Formats: sequence, structure tokens, C-alpha cells
Amino acid sequence: MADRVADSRRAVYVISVAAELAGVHPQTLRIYERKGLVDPARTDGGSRRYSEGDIEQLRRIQDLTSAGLNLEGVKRVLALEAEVERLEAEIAAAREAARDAVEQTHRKYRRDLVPVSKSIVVFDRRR
Amino acid sequence: MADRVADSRRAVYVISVAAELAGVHPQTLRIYERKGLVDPARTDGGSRRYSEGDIEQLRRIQDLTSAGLNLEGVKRVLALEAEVERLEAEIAAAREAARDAVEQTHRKYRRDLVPVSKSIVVFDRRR
DNA sequence: GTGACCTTAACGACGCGTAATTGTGG
DNA sequence: GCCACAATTACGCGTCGTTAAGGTCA
Repeated sequence: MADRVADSRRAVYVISVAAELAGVHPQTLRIYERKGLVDPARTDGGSRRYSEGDIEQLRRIQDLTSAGLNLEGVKRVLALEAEVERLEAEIAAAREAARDAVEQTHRKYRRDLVPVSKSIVVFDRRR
Repeated sequence: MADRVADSRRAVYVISVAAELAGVHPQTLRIYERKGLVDPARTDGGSRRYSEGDIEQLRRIQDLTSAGLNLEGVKRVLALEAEVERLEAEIAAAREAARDAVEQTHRKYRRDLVPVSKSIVVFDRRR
């Protein structure tokens, strides 16, 4: 973690290597980029550089296209999968917030209570 | 609500009407069915009967295909959209459960407390 | 008996991946 | 100066929607 950027974001692969890693034709990667499915970094000279995260995205795209989806479908599915992930995180957060809220409520009452043994004498006059 | 089935599930439209309502060719509806995108009811004679819900599904499919998705993509997107809807409901449920849990906690303490004015005399001996 | 439904097959248009071409950068 | 990159274009294949042909139910 001494790196300047996280490993999965370091753009290190040129297009030929990225294509090999993802198991597709280099030209296919250029098509994906034009269609907005990946967005690799660029060198000053204009060459594409793919990160590990880009490669994962490419593999995910491969899964979907070889399942028969076209590129528009892949785009939507990726967006929806991200949405699902976000919602699942939100559920986890909501559950945790629920636990905390109950806990806080308990604390509040405990703080307000005064220990009987050391401080008060109680006489119950009821019936 | 005196109907045997909910309105949106009553299969009332023959294929030509369904196609007209959805704005597509009847043959297209048969393709959708073969691909598993809709599943209209059948009469005893074997004719398809589409419900209002089916029509809505067909319109949704139209939206997606005319946005450029192919049928596999449509299938996945519909499934994911259902998942998103389910998760959103789950979030709402989790939030409600959180409120209830806090409320229950409050009740618990109130039940355990004994009203001072009517039942007890309290002497605070603390310094 | 005449429509509207059923299924299967054929056709045209379009999207996607690959290959070819030409030009540029390391 | 060579090899890999970039961008554009061309080609083949598969998918999708429509149309057509032939059979069945109301």
C-alpha cells in the first residue's frame, strides 16, 4: 500500500497484452471503448493502458457477450449489477444502523437510571 | 376485488390485440415467447391469451429492444430490474424494522418503570 | 366456410468480431 | 528503421423482425 495508486487501478497493460489477458482480439477492445464499455487510461503519446480492474471488466464483458448479449445489453447489465451491489451495501448499512439505534436507546435509559442500592430508598405505596 | 384473479393477471387479449397494444408484430410476440421473455396463458384450444401484466412486460421489452438491446440482454435486464425492486423493498423493510425495534425498546423500559407520583416515594440520599 | 389462430421456413437489415489498410509513435 | 500502436474501412456470420405457406379451431 505504499504505491501511488491501488494495484487494481494502475494502468500497466498495453492493448495487445490486455487483449491476450481478456482472451479477445485487440480490435475488439477498441470497439468496446468506442461503445463506452471500458475506458482505459492513455499515455502522453496516445496509447491505451489497461489496469487490472479494466481487465476484470473485460472478462465480465466476455462472460456476457458469450452468453449472447449484445453490447448495449452488456452496458445495461453492468450498470444494473453495480446498482444491485450498491443496494446490497445499503441493506447491510440499514441493518447495522438498526442495531446501533437499539443499542443507543438502551444506553440512554441506563444513563438516566439511578442505581437503587447506593442512592435511593424506595417505598412502594401501591396497594 | 370480487374478481377471481387480479385484473393485471386476467388473460383477456388474443395475440392480435396484444400485438396492437404493445405496438409490435404478432409474430414478434411468438418469438418473445419462444425465447422465454413472456409466458401468456393458453386457452383449451391452444390460443394465447395475454394479461394486462403481459402487455406491460411487452412494452418494457419494446423499450429495451428499441434502445438497442438484443433479446438475451432484455432477458437479463428484466431479471436484474426485478432484483433491484426486491432489494429496494428489502431496504424499506429494514428501515421500518429499525424504527419498530427502537420503539419496542422504549416500550420495554416504560413498562418496567413505575410511575413515581402514584406509587413510590423517593429519597435521594446522594450527597 | 371464412377468419384468426397455430407452426415452420425464408428473406432482408443490422450488429459484432475479424482482417486489411494506412498512418504515427517508441 | 522496425514493430506495435491508432483509426478507418470492408467482409462474414448470426440475430431479429417481417412475410409467406400450410394446417387447425371457432
